[in-house]
This record gives sequence, C-alpha cells and structure tokens, in this order.
Amino acid sequence: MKRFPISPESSRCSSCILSDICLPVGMSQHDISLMDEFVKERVRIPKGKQLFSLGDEAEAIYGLRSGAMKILLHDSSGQMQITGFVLPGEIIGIDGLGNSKHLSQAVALEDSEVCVIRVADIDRISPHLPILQQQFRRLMGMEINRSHQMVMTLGTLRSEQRVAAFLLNISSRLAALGYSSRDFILRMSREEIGNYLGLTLETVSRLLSRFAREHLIRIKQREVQILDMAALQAIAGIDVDPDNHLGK
Amino acid sequence: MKRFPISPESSRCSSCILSDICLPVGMSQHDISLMDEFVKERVRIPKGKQLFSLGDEAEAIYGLRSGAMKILLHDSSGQMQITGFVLPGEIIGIDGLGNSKHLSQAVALEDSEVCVIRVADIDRISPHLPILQQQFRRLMGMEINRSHQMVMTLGTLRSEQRVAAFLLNISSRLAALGYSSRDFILRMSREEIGNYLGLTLETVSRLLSRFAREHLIRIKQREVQILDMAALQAIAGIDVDPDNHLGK
DNA sequence: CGATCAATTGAGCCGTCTCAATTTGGGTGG
DNA sequence: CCACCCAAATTGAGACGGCTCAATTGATCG
Repeated sequence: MKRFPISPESSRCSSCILSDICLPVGMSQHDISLMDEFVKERVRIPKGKQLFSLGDEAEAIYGLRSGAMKILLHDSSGQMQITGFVLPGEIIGIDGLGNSKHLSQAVALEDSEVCVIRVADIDRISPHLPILQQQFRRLMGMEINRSHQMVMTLGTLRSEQRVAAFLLNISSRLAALGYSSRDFILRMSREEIGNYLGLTLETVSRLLSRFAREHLIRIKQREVQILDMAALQAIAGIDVDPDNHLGK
Repeated sequence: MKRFPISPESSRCSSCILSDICLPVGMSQHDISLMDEFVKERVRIPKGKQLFSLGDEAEAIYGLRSGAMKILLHDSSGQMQITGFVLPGEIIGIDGLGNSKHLSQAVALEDSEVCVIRVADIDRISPHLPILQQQFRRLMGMEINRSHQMVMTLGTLRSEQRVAAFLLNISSRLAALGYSSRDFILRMSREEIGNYLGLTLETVSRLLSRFAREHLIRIKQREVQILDMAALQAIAGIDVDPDNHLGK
C-alpha cells in the first residue's frame, strides 16, 4: 500500500476544501491548524483494492479525499453485505474504533485517496484538544444513526422505496460536496446497489428502468439525471405534508 | 418519571452483580468504585412507559438494571421500526451521544429500572479517569457493530434464518446474564419481533410453530424452550464447518 | 474488432404479505 | 369463582412482490 507524506502546502486540513464536511467540522481555524500536526500521511488505493480488511488492527481512521469506496461486512457463512458507500469528505474506519480490530472491509470503487489519522496520535493529542473527543463522539454517533437509518430502510421500505431513497441519498450527499444534486454518476454497479439495499441486481435495474419510463429520472448506464425530485421523495416516503406524520 | 437516590449499599456499581457485563466491564475494582461517585440515581419505568423519546435532550445514558426495553425509530412518514431489545446489564441511550438529542425512543416491555449516568458527570470525571473515554468508545463501537449485524440480518437472511438467529441471540444474551440459554420467556409480542426482524407477525408465528413441529423448540405463548440448538444454528447460517466460510 | 463484463428485459416460481376466521389466555367485575 | 371481554397468537387461503433462471443487448478495453 502506497503511503507518502503530505505534500508541502496543498493538502493540509487547514487548507483542505473538504474541511467543512470532514472531520474538522465545526472546529475553529486555530484548532484545525493543530490537526495538521497529525494528519501527515495519505494513502492511494487503486480501484478494486482494499484499504483495510476484516481482522486488521484498527490503528487509524481515514478521511476520504477523492474517489469512492464501499464498506463490506462478512458473516460466518460467507455471506457478504455492503453496509455503506463512502464519498469524499466522509470518514472511514469508525466502526473499528471500539474493538481495535476492524470487523469490516473497505474497498475502493475507483482510484481513491485517503488522509490517515492515527488512533495513537488522537489519544496523544486529545487531552490538549478536548474538542477532539467530542468530534469522535459525534462521528461515532453519526455512524450509529446512519446504520439505524439503514435498518429502518431494510426493515420497513419496499423495493421501489429503497431505490428511490438511495438515489435521493446519493444526490444530497453530492450536493453537500458542491456537486449537482440532479446529475451525477453512480460509482457502483447494479449488483452493489442491490446488495446494499437487500435486493437483487435485476430488481434494481427494473426499478431504475421504470423510474425512467415514468420520467422521474433519466438513466444511461451509471449516469443519472433526476427529473422529478418531488416524485422520488413521495415514493421514498418522505412526506411533504407534515400532517401525515401524525396519522397511522 | 420517578427518580430516587440509590439506596445505602445495595446497588452501587462496586457491588452490583451486573458489573461484569455492564458499563464497568474490564475496569479495576478501584476504578469501579470511582463510578459510584456519579451513578447516584435510578429510575423506574412501568411497563409501556418510555424512558426517553425522540427529540429529548440526551443528558444521560442508562444501564438497565432489571426488566426489558425496546428501542424504536420513527421516520418522516410515520413508520416505526424497532432497532433493538435491551436486557439487564445492557446500556441504553448510546445513540444519542453524538447529537445531544435522542433520535430514538426507549419503551419498557415490562416494569424496569435503570441506573442513570449523566453525560455532564462523564465529561467532568473522564479527564481524571482516562479508561472512561475508552469505555465509551468501546460502547459506541459495540452499538455500531450491533447495528451493522442487524443490517446484515435484514439484508441477507430469509425469514426462517432471521427468526432462528433471533432466538439464538436472545438465548446467548440471557446466558451471559446467568440465566438458562434453553428455557426463557420472551418479553415482547409477535408483532414486536416481526417489526424488529422486518417480517409480519403472522410470519413469525408460523415459523415458531414450524420450529416446534420440527422439534427444534417448544413454545407456548411467550415461553420458549430450545430443544435442538445445533439445528437452529444451522438454519441461522452459523456454520459449524469452518471450511464453508471460504467457498462461495 | 473480438472478448468480456455490466446491464436490461422476459417468463415463471416461490416466499412472504394480506385479509380473515378461530383459538387461547389473562384480567376484571359481577 | 365464574362469565365475560379484550388482546395476543395461531392458522388458513389467496394475492403479489421480488427472486431465479435465462436470453439479449450494450459498454469497455486490450
């Protein structure tokens, strides 16, 4: 795995364009500059290669700087489940923090680059930077909520709702990155989407085709264009009418 | 909500029978005695009442001392999903730590009692008791893993596997508490089990009946007796044969 | 320009849900 | 103590959503 020191100025936390959605969210400029102290390393992961895998020592967490990754879980019978897709600015490896060993595997969907934050450094610095403890609590809390949201999706939504919710989720995360929320490229295959959503790849494909036939989206391979955001939200079960929350 | 100070000696962390599976897990006797300092309060929650609900300030976490609870999530369209059942010795409210507001709701399945650990106290004491930070990281990590496991279950398992895995899960958690792993009473209804597993109550009922017909369990209302643990494990997909993990 | 992999589309089947009827059990008041 | 009531659980019949299997088309890449 290629590790290399961070280049002169370009990519410190203090000057990173992702700093407002990445780990330093909400930190003062002064505190962020302290982070430059221990984010000294970056790693490139070519498409298809893994950043870490099941059983690896969880000695660091990673901020995705560019590219896209998927997080995989394996069970005792060899089943595999994708628990999440990671976009730039998002954090990878939080789930290993509690155990010191990773229980998941992170694989690049395309050539990617991550910033390395060593757990040892965190523990060393956090006494002098109390906000860091809070940041980690917040990050882990976010991961818990994200995962609960996933449980909600898999437990209560029907296939068309899942696919619609998936598109909207990707859309809003890309929007937060400054990209268009209406036009984007999916970085994962139909099979990966299906696995993530608890559906087969055929079902995903059929639903995307149907959405296109109904003029909610335009889709050509992995290029997506959202034509009717409101209709997708309605399908996904995101009520615009606040009264509906009350009734049964 | 009835709050009352902890009685003289009986129920301090340092003398609690749950201390080896509850929050103090792995702490030294000395460190545990420090915890007595800030676990000064307990709360009783009658069956059907809630400990906290969506939007409440997350000012504390709770260790379940007796009884049983369920954790609920609500979505914008009024759908409800049970994300977990809590047994004695387990911690409630971890999911609110990141946001300072609870996004879930905790409801008692039967008359219950929890120990209150105030977040403010944690923040005050943890600088002097570094192991506490680790404990919290560990707890949040466990919650993440638990939730990921849930995603795995909902994403990959078929109904009979989910129900079998559910029974085994409850069984092993009760065993950790010192109760029988073969005979126990379910504290939740078929409807609650179904909601939790992403199935209907009828499907749950049918599968329990089928398991009974096949002599894997005996079941009479909520009383469960496991007759063939190995067979249930086989159904749940817990391979005894380690070779199976490798092949596809 | 063929080879290979990803995606689409169709046909038929199976598992789970829906709707409905019945049984069981527990609690309450006469 | 018994009769009644209500909620929980069981069981059945039928419908339907999503899966499986299979064939075809469409990209991508040496």
